[in-house]
This record gives sequence, C-alpha cells and structure tokens, in this order.
Amino acid sequence: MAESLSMSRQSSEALLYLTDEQLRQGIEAMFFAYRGFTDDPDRILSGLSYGRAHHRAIHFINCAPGTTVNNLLSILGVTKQSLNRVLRTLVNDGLVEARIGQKDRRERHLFLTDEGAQLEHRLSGAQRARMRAAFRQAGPEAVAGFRTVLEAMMDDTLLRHYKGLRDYPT
Amino acid sequence: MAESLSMSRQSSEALLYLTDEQLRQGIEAMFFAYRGFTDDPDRILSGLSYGRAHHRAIHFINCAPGTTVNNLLSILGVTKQSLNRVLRTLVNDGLVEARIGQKDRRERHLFLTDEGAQLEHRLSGAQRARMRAAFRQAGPEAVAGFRTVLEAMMDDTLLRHYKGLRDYPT
DNA sequence: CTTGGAAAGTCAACAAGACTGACATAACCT
DNA sequence: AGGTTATGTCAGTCTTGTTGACTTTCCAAG
Repeated sequence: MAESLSMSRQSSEALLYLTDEQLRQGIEAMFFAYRGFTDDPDRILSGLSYGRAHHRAIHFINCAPGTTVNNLLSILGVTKQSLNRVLRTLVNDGLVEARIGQKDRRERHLFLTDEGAQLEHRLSGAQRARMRAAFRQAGPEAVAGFRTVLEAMMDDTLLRHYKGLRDYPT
Repeated sequence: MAESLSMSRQSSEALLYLTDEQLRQGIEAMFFAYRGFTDDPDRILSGLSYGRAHHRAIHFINCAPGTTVNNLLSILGVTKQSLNRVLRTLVNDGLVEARIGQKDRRERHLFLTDEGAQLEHRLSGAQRARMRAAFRQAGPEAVAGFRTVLEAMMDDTLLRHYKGLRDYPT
C-alpha cells in the first residue's frame, strides 16, 4: 500500500485494521473459518442422507421449540418449498413433530422428538467442541471481539433474529 | 443453565464465554454473519449468471496470480471437476487466462484478464465495504479478537493456506 | 529408449439444495 | 361470503457439489 509509506507510524498502526490488505485477510479468515465451522457436522450428516439444510432446521427448532414454519422461514432465509422438502423428510423420519396450532389451526408448531433431540445434540456437540477449543485458545477478550465484529457484520434483519430468538413463545 | 446458579459470581463471569449457551450464540453468530458476509457479492453475481463458486475462484486467482489449478483446488477444497466447470466458463468469458506451464506443460497457470480484475474489484469492493463498516464499528481490539478466534477455528490444513497464501510463486 | 505409472486437466452424468411459478387446502377475519 | 394468511405440493430450472472415465504430459525404472 502506497499510503502506508507516507503515513506516520502512529496513524498507520491505529488504522492498520482498516487497510485493504487487512480487510482482505478478514475476508479470507471468514471463508476458511466457516469451512472449519461446518466441517464436523457435515461429516456426521453425510452418513445419514441428510445435509446442512437439515442441520440448520434441527438447530433452530431446538433453540425455539414450537416455532412456526413461517418463522423458521424468515430465520433461515430460504423459500418455503426449499424448507418444506427438508422438513418433510425430518417429520417422516420421526425427528421432528409438527403440531397444529391451538389458537390458529393453520399454523404448525415444530418440535424435536426425542430422536431428533438426540441427533441435534450429536451435531451441535461436534460444533460446540470446536468452538469451545477455539474460544479457550483465544481467550475471553478475543471472544468478545469476535462476537462484536460478527454482530456488526450481520444484516439488520438477521441481527434481529439473532438477538431476539430467545423471545419467541413456545 | 443449572450450573451457573451454583457457581460463584467470579468464576461464572470468568468462564462465561465457555458455557454451552455462549457457544450456541457463537454458532448462531457465525451463521448469521456469514450470510451477511456473502450477501452483497451474491447479489452482484446473480445478475451475471455467475455464482459464489466463481467469486471464490476469482478471489484466489487475484491473490495468487499464476497459481495452478491443483493449488487452487486444495485451497478451495472442492474436486477438480467442480472447479473446472467454473474455470471453463470464466476462461470462455474472457475473465481468466490459463497459460500452459513453461516447466511442466501439464500445469495451467491462472491469471485474471483486465476484465476479470475489474469484476474482482467490484465484488471484493462490496465485501470490503461491509467488512470495513463492521471493523470500524467494532474497533481495533474487537477486530484483533475476531481474527484470533477465526484462526483458532480453522482446520490446520486451511490455516496453512490462510497463512501461506502470499508465498506461492507467480 | 521404451514403457508404465503418476499427475494435471477435461468431459459426462448425476445428486443436493437452492430458486420460481402455479395451484390446493384449510383457517382466519371482516 | 369473500379476501387474506399459513401451509403444503408439483413441476421445472440453476448452481455447485459429487464420481467415473478419459487424454495429455511427465518421469523414472527397466
């Protein structure tokens, strides 16, 4: 970078994290880390004729039991046809239960069965193990920074889902 | 979490970032942030009959001009057939040039054409803009933590690629 | 020098999972 | 009763991953 040569040492250090090169490294870090992040569950799933889409559905049903299909749709950001294909296999295989709503009988409230919860635990266990190792290695301050940057990188819509997931009724 | 109730305030705070709930939030943060991370380039690409795979190829060819197909393969972690389809369209469309190796005529050395570099700049510009905004909002310490955690989360193989990319010969 | 294996790349066919569009059903609400 | 909403389904397409079979090129052992 030409500009860094003409800058004073202080200001170049202060803004180091905003140079194009640093940003590019951040981009690549996201790419490689996400691969590591999805690797373990993917390996487990590939033996079960399920894919990452099933994992995502299971994860969010586990976090917000009783969530409706529509709600899940907006969290996952896919079409209902796409989600439905996944959900159908999970219901048929007895991993997810879709209860008709009490108040509004059009809605389906989604729950994991015992078997579904078991798979969820196996998948998230692998993912948590890696995340735990990374968090432990990096230390609390780094983890706080990690979270801060990630939240700043989300779309506002997604940020709402992220922040508000625990508020949905069961 | 039941355990947090029985822990002293200090130790619960000290280990807060390693509780299952915190790990789960880290997992979701990765999921949502990665969506935000890929959104902008995806939007640009969708108008061009290209996809994310093309973006990845263009990105890494730009970073390591003259890289071979095999090398790119191990970085991207896909099969050579998968990469080849993408590469073929990019070569046909005049965005990438594949020069036969001087030393080993089996190898193809990949370069962006002017047009390819132009698209690369457009794509990475969008991605950098979002990353820059997130970095600026989060501040330097958070960015350092972000990088630390992401590196700890990568597979060792990927970490080598991440660290060593700039060392490949042109 | 030849020959056989290994390596780099290409072509073809298939599967997962995203998409759109059209349509059906049931339930809610005015 | 009629319009809207929530969900499910069928059909077709696209991207991007897979495996298998093939060509070209290199290299090294006989």
